[in-house]
Amino acid sequence: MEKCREAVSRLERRGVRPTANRVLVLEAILSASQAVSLADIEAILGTVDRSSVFRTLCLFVKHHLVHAIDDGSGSVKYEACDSRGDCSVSDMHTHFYCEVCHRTFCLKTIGVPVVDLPAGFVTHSINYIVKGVCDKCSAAGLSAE
Amino acid sequence: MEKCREAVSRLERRGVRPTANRVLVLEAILSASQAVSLADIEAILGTVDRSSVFRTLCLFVKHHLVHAIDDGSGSVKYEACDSRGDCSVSDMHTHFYCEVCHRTFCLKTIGVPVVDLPAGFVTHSINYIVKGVCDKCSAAGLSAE
DNA sequence: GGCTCTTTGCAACTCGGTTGCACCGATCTT
DNA sequence: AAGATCGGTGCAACCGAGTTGCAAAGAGCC
Repeated sequence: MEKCREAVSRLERRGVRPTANRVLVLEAILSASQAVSLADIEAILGTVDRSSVFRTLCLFVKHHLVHAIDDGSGSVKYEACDSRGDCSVSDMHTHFYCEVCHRTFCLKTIGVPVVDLPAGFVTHSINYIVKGVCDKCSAAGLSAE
Repeated sequence: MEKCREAVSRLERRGVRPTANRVLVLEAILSASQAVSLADIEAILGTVDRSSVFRTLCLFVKHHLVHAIDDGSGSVKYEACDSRGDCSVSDMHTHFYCEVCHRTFCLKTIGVPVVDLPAGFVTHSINYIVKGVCDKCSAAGLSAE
């Protein structure tokens, strides 16, 4: 399988042993069209226990294989990092959370804006989430709640 | 009491009946130096039940007395809106979450940056949280775990 | 005073996330 | 190859923030 090879190579590149579960989880994230939650992955895979997925995701985040985005939906979403790069701020992009269909969109062409902070503040990461109504829902004339 | 009058007048201005609990909750938010969580308010007031505080906060958000900010700490924080204005995007400012001391800072002088979205996307609100190490913690030489 | 509607406190519950523990399978040692 | 070791996995229990149903207490109205 194509994706399998890709997943395995990413894992090895980051020094993470490519166990069956890890390959499955990473494949699921890579082939998802949007950022996925822990519960999403659990549902996609079916066979893998939630705690295993959870620990796998923690490991991935620590090793910069994926980054976590908190879109305020109540569940944290995960998304593959660029295969190169270190998940730095410049690697991140804007996310849009639709309050109608409750989906999170990755606007990959739009980087997160950076502001100047007061002296002494050190930036590690930036969470930039725009909330509102997505194109499809607004075209359908839907509005929040 | 000074603050009591201020709280009552804000409530009335928004058409919310100023019950004892509501005045207490709003006072607590107004006099806090940072954004406060549901649990914070519960602890400050002591006597008021969590569910009452929760419902009060929901009401406040709905009536644009306070806005909610999700700083990714696991608990939503609340902050008084400008007494005028409608809690629009331009009313919002940048927040900084310190990963060491776990405090959320309101950088009131720094507005949230706004990006252009693809056609059809409608913005309601923006969550802009910078995470890292605050001035005091970085001065003390501390770093996140 | 009696009635109605709102507000409140209690308790129970949901849900996402997290942890302790025991089992299993792969790896290492001899 | 047999036994010791270690990382990975699944199960079940737990945690904490948020949320809800319900009945009692209170405020406003006739």
